[in-house]
This record gives sequence, structure tokens and C-alpha cells, in this order.
Amino acid sequence: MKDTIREMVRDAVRRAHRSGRLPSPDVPEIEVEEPKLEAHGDFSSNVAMVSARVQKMAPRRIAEAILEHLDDSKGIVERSEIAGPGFLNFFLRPAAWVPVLKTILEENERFGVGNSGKGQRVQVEFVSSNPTGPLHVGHGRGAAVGDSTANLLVMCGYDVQKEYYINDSGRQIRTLGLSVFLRYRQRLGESVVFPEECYQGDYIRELAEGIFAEKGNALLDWEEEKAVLHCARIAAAAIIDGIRDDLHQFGVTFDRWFSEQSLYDDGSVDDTVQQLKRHALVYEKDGAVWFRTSGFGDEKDRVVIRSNGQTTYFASDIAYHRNKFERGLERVIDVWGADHHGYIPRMRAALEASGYRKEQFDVILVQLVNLLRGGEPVAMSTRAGEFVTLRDVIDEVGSDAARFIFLTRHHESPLDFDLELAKKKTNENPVYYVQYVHARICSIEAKAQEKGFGRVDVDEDAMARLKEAEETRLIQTLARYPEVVAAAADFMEPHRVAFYLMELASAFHAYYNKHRVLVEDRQLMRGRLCLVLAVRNVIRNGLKALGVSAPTTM
RNA sequence: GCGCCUGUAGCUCAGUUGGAUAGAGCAACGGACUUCUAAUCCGUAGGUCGGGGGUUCGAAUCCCUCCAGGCGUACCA
Repeated sequence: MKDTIREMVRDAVRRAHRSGRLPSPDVPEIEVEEPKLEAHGDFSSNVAMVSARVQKMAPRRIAEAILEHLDDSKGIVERSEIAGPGFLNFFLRPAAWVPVLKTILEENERFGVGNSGKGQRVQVEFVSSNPTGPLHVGHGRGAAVGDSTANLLVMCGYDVQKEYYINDSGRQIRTLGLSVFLRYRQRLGESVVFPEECYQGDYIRELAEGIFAEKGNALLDWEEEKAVLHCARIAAAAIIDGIRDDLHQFGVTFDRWFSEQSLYDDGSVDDTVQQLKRHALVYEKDGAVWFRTSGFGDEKDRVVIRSNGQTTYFASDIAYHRNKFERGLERVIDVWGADHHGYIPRMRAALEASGYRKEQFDVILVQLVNLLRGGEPVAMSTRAGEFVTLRDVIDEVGSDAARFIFLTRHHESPLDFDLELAKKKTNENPVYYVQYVHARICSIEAKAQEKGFGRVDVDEDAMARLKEAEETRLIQTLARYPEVVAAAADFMEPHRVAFYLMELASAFHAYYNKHRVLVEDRQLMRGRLCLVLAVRNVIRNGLKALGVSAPTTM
């Protein structure tokens, strides 16, 4: 609808120029927006103001010329006016909105789907938690943001791949193995000290128990290093299985799980370092090898190979990201915890130095989650291994509530997640507020069927009967959905969809309380059924994008 | 010290990328169930958009500066 108005305005400028009323046919970048105040119409444009320079005329006179040459052959504008410094305000006829409803009903699941992505190959990498322990609540937020962003990109016509990067190499994995091995020895009655830097959680004991169940006390006879590595391998695999299960429970699946170790095994990390050397992008200093990231916007150069010969995490990360592009991906989006933001300049530098454009790499930073219960902070200590896992949260409040609440804030703003509130079935809890709309409409549909209405056909004459203020407002809100999806994907901000759904839900509940759908007048009832079914489509599509279910009853 | 993020109603947060008189929810107060699900709605009240300067027709939004909070600044991952 917005685009239609925009085209009409552009066309009017050209016509006004042809008839001699405007000196220039040029139309600058104009805006058509939905004003906050109803008195300013359904749509308004700033075309006259931004054209003042080009046309060398006063905005209000330009506005007059444009209005005189407006070609409204479809008859959608009821009335238009010039207001304030030169705004063009358009008031639409209610019937102008009928095509929107028709589109929503006909396109059904596909309503809101666009093709701005043009099939571009994009990867969203998210969660990528180290396989040293179960996922916690913060990972859940990253999962919700990453998965929803991926969904939205798919809806906008991108060819999207979701990937989980497993940091299954390096010291932390060894530490994991050591932690398990020490618990294993304790399990067999040895009295050994369990160092603070080892992983403290109870799950380590369970993993040790698993090793014992399989191998008995055989590991005691092994060389220590071999035993630790064995424990590490078994434990990491078991933890990843657990992570996969948790994410599956959370409605998140990946196209690929990418192992960091595989980059060492197939020589990718070495190759990468060799290539950097050939291109003189690295140099040696103090026995270490440094990447000249400072030449590409980073604060300082960064080490890729330590003086002890070991590569840094940065080295394998460069290899990993180059691998992504070598696979044919045109654009890469990483979802990281906000505490890693200092890492962005060096990663960006590394990719630019490798010949990629900076538009090809984006990072979504996700701020931390404060877990509360009834307003009180839940004590969590990673060091002591006491933390509430994502699984705990899903089990307690459900996947739908958790996912939706994770998306009720901009991802860069810290989120208070209150377990009590997440379980409440009132409109303090936005999930139910939105889902309730879906359930209510399903109920109306069922009642309509009891009254002998089989299928509700798309009936334009009936829809033209929708003239109540609440109905027009609902339709206008519905019409915005595709723009919301597009903006959410463009800006990688899935919370926009969550807020939109709350707004749509609010408009529906208000309508529901004031007007009945199942009225005596069959034609009006048919029109209203079309309207609420359209609302249901959009609610369902939007919730699906966020990975939240749309229940038929509640 | 330097860098990034945040600062909007008592609380938690939006704000269509520069538009007209600043928007929700919660909390407070007052109302609405004989109806298609009250997990809902309607109304009242609540503001120096952290402070100050600048850019222009126009600023919560862009620039500068100051203040407050968070995070980051490893040959850690």
C-alpha cells in the first residue's frame, strides 16, 4: 500500500512537470509514512519539502501542483490535503484496503515473503558454545536471535544456511578431559585434588560415570595423557549430543555442525598461515607470528602463532571464516555474546586482508541475560558449576515462552528473564497475549462452522462492509507486516517482529471486545470472518518466524 | 587511559533510520463478563528523551562535549 502511494506521488511529479507546473521532473528520495496522528491521514509524504531545492519553489506550492496532477485511477484516495510545512496527507477509502485482506488470505503462509535477498547465499552461525558444559540461558537468547534471524532471511529470499561451530580443540578441551579423568579416578576411590580451573559441575561426574560404565577401571593403566584425551573425546561428544538435544527441544536445528579440530586435521589452519606469509600479511616478532590487522582498522596487530609454536584461537577462526567463503557463501553473519565485541575489529581486519568486502561480514552481538525469579536474581556461579541451564528453563517455562521473551528486547540490550513472569498466564506475559489471539480466532471459526459456515471464501463485497474504525486499524496493521519482516531481516533485528505481533494482538483484542464477528447480518459476518482469518494468518506466520507455536486452544 | 554498547514515564522497554502534539506493558486509581475463551478490554494519571552545545525548514534519532552504568582492551578461549 505504501509503495502504491509512493508511485502515485512520483507519477504526479512527472505529470506536473509535463504540464509545466513544476520546473523539474526529478523526484528525490522521498518518504511515505504512516503518521502517528490519525488527523494526519493514513499516509503522508514529505515529497514537497525535500523537493524544494530541486524545484526552487516553496514546499506548499509544490504540494499543490502534485495534488492537482495526482492520478488515482483505482480510486483509493478519499481525500488529500496539504498540512504543516508542506506534508501531503492522504486519507484512504476503507474499501481501498480490501485487496490487502484478499492478498493475505490467498497467499496464506506465503504472505510476508519477499525476494529482496535474491537468492544470495548467507550463513548464520550462532550459539557455537564450547563443548565443555551444557547450554545456559544466555546461549538460549543467542539461539533465539540467530534462529529467528535465519528464518527472516529465508522469508526475504536469501539462501540461508545455519551453522554451529564446535570449538573442539585446544586447551579447554584438554581441561575438560582432565576434569573428567580426575572425577573418574575419584570415582574409583583415589583421593586426588580437583583443581579450581577444572570444570566443577555435576555433569562432569556423570560423564566420568559413563566412562567407568564402559571401560571399568582400565584407564588407570593407561598413560595419563592418553587417558585424558580419551576422556576429552568421549566427554565432548556426549556434551555436544546434549547440546543438540537441548536445541532441538528449543526448536532450533542446524544445517551443519562444523568442527574446529577438522581445520587442523585437514591442514586448513597451516595453509591459512602459509598464505598469510606469502602475502606478507604476517611477520615475526619476539618468537611469535603476528597478523598485520592494524593495517585494516584494528587497534594493534594480533598473534596467530605463539612463541611456543601453538596457534591461537584467532588463527583457526581466520581459517574457519575463509573456509565459509570458499564454500561459496556470499555473506556471513556471526551471532556472538556481547562480551566478545572487542574481537570484531580483528576478525573484520582479517577478512578484509583476505580480500573480502566488509559488507560480507556482520556480527550480531547478544547481551547477557539476567535470570530472575519473582524479581529476585537467581544466584549463578559458573566457577562452582552452579547455573541454571537452558534445559532447566525450557522444562520450567516452556520453549514458546522462553523464545518469545528472548525476543522482547533489542539484542544489544541486557535482558531480565523472570522465570515466574514467564509462566504467568496474563498479559504481563507477551507470549500468551499473542498466542491467545490465534486461539480466539480458531474458536470463532469453530463456532462459525457450528452455525453452518463451512469454508470462508474470500469475498470482496463482504470485506467492503468492514468500516468500523477498529477494523480499518486492524487491516492497516496487517498491511504493514511485510515491511516489518523486511526491516527485521535487513537490520537483523528479529525483536521487531515480536513487537509487531504484540501490537497486532492488541489491535485484535480491542476489536474483539468491541465488536462481534458472528452477527446476524450474514454478509457482514462473512466480511468479518475474512478479517479475523487474515489476522490469524499473520499471527501464525509471525510466530512461526520466531519459532513459537500458534495453539488452536488455550 | 583507549575502544564499543546503553541512558526515553515510578519500573521494564519500543520508537517506522531526520518528520507534525513522545509510545506501549507493568505498578496506581476507576470501570466492563447472561455474548465468538476475562490468558481480554476501556478510561484516568504519569516526561527537561542523562546534561550542555551544534548541524537545518524540523533532532529521542546525526556531529561535538561532559556525566553515569555495563563490557572489552592477552603470545586466553
